[in-house]
Amino acid sequence: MNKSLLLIDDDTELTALLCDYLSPQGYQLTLAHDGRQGLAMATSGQHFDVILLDVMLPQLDGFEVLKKLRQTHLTPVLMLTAKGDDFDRIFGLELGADDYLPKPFNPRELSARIKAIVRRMELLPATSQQQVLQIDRLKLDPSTQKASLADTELELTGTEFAMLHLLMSNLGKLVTKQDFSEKVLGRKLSAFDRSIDMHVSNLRRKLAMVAEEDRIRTIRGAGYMLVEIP
Amino acid sequence: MNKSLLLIDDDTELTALLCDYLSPQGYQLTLAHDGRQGLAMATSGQHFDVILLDVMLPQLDGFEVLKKLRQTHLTPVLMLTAKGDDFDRIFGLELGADDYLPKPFNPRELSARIKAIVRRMELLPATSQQQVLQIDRLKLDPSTQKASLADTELELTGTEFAMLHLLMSNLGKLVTKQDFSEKVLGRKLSAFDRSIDMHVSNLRRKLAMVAEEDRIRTIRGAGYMLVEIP
DNA sequence: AACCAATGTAAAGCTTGTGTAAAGGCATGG
DNA sequence: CCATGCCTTTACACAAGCTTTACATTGGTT
Repeated sequence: MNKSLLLIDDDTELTALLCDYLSPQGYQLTLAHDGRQGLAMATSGQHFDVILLDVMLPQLDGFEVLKKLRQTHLTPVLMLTAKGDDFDRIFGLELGADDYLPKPFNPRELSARIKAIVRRMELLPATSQQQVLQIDRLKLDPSTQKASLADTELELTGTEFAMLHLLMSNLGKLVTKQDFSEKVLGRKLSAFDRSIDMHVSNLRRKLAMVAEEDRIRTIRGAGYMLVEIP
Repeated sequence: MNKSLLLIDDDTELTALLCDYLSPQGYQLTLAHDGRQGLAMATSGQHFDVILLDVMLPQLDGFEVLKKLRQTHLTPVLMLTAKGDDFDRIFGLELGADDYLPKPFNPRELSARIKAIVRRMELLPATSQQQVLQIDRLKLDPSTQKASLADTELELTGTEFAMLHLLMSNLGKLVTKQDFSEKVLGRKLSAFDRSIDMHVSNLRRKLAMVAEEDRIRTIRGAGYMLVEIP
């Protein structure tokens, strides 16, 4: 486990309490005591699994932090709102918060909600994360848009790169043509559209120029799947 | 948009209110007024984007419904709990609820939470929204499009896979030929169509190559049924 | 027991999905 | 305005697998 949390709250009593409660459960907490500092931490490049964000904050309130954060990051946010304030909660959810918890809260409930968020995030494919992927000798780095096989760089077009990315982040899983169309080409798959097939064909050719085995398996009537060592 | 919701709640006043509120927003509501009925609807094969589930229910309480549902389905569930009952909320989340909302609630908040759940589900690849089915030594995983019996992988065609899927998700229940035709082949069953029989025959042959017993029982004049250990 | 209708299944026929080359389209940048 | 690179469409060959046909078998009914 060992998840990292960013707690943005100016109530030092509460933050201390949560440190005591969450640390023994294997969470690594980082603290920020005002909105500006919290936003800076959240966007610093350091990875957080969940951000706990108070609404009432000095410098920059929780909504502002959330709004700015969502312009660049998809990190899940659990908002801590004043009790019973419907408007705050609705507003937060509409801004893209993943959950909220009215204060004062039961720490066990906080823990359960963090777990629920983490569980959901783990179901997401790595595509929505920006990490370097490696499968045997096949490497792909989203930050530099470069992919290589057996230390030979592959000359991929943007679309081919995105398709390989999607395949790699779903290793051993079926990626449907619908998924390709929607996530890579950004449109609904229409009948008789052969684009996906063409991109896969090109991708296969480029991979074959470097190594023998075809790791892209066709699932007839459904889509494609990347497999380890055929 | 046009999302389908299943609302399981015995408070007819509330359900009427929610119908009035949610229908104009493009939601298609289906109602169930007790737990047993709700569970039956949820597992009937009809698709729901989100299930709204009250905790206090006649026949079968919300937790029981959730627990049973989660044995076969991953449909997102938003639980409606009595206000302030921490324990209920924590328990629900741990059973696999996606969210909860304490009663009484602001309909706008309900709407915001439904939207949040739908938004999250849409980030998931289509295939991972289904769950692995296992019956004794027979396993089926929609995300990898793989089925195995006694750890031996079965080489099924797409149609055979879909038929086995339908049989497994209706363990011990009759699956009519009409169901097969409509849900797997996507057409009305016409007289003298022997396709279903052929697919079942092929499926049986492939299963028999691995294990002896025939778990697919023929219900003469009606259809087929998968049974546990014959 | 005889009959009929439904089912099991092998084999043939046919539809549909896929692989890929080649041409067309559509931007971007000299 | 052409050159270039990339995405899409078109076309056709091929293979997978779905459906049909035909006949054997089973189960229920009279």
